[in-house]
Amino acid sequence: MREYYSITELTREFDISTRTLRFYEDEGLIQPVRRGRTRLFRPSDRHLVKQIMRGKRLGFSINEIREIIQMYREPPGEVGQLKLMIKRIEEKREDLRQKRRDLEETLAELDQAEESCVERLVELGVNT
Amino acid sequence: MREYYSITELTREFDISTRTLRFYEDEGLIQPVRRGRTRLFRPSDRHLVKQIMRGKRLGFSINEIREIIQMYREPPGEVGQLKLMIKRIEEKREDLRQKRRDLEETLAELDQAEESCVERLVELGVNT
DNA sequence: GGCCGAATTGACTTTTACGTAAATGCCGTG
DNA sequence: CACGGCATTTACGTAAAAGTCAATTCGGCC
Repeated sequence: MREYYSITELTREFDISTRTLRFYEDEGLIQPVRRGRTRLFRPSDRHLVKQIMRGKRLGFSINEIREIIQMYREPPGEVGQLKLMIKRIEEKREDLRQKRRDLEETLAELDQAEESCVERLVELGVNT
Repeated sequence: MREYYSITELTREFDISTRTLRFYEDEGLIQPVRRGRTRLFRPSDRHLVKQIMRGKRLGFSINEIREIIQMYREPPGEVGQLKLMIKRIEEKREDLRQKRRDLEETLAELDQAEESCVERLVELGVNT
């Protein structure tokens, strides 16, 4: 495991701009350490970026991603907080399950659409 | 199957504003018929709205949703167009499969997070 | 015919998630 | 040490997706 990644290494790996990484830092999603003014990204920062990109692909907003990331952190020490967190996690999971239903339905409809296209090609006598 | 839905019926059903429905009409996603100036939404319009909301929950942009909706329509008559459409459909499916992987990974991490919370509760001697 | 609530239109505003440009800093190399 | 190249900061810009507001206008009912 490498100790540090430069900002451009991460921009290349995740195909995002330096502006985006700085933006995520401003938003408090990542906190790379500094050598002088230069940002040094640790493996944990890199993993966070991976989680952010996943959240983005799933259509979560920055705020939602922030919430999710907080759920991955060390659980709090106080009972009330813990119970609240468990509730939040359950809500997010329900959200994701809804997305999964949406996803399966959309996939099914796309399957249908493709089938129609293929049929139409067969009608037109195209050798598939 | 009802013949027509009013704009407010749909806003209630899908929990969106009239402004949003008009916006989707401006964007060409739906084309409700008119009686005078009043919009009448057919079941097919309603189904389109359902598909739009699904796309939104999955994080697709209006343009992407527009593309997906076009895939559900009658397949084109020309071979080149048909092959292009099949290619597009396959691309969207790949996109959705990526989303599914993201989704499963996120769900798994949330499961882990919840487990940590529960363990912590047990440590604190809370009767679950 | 008059009235009221629902619907429409158009213009303006807001939020999110960065993009872009300008000015400047730091650092290894020839 | 001058230079190229990557980094940083600050500030303003912008596209997408609606929200909000004001002015108007139907359409149904008494």
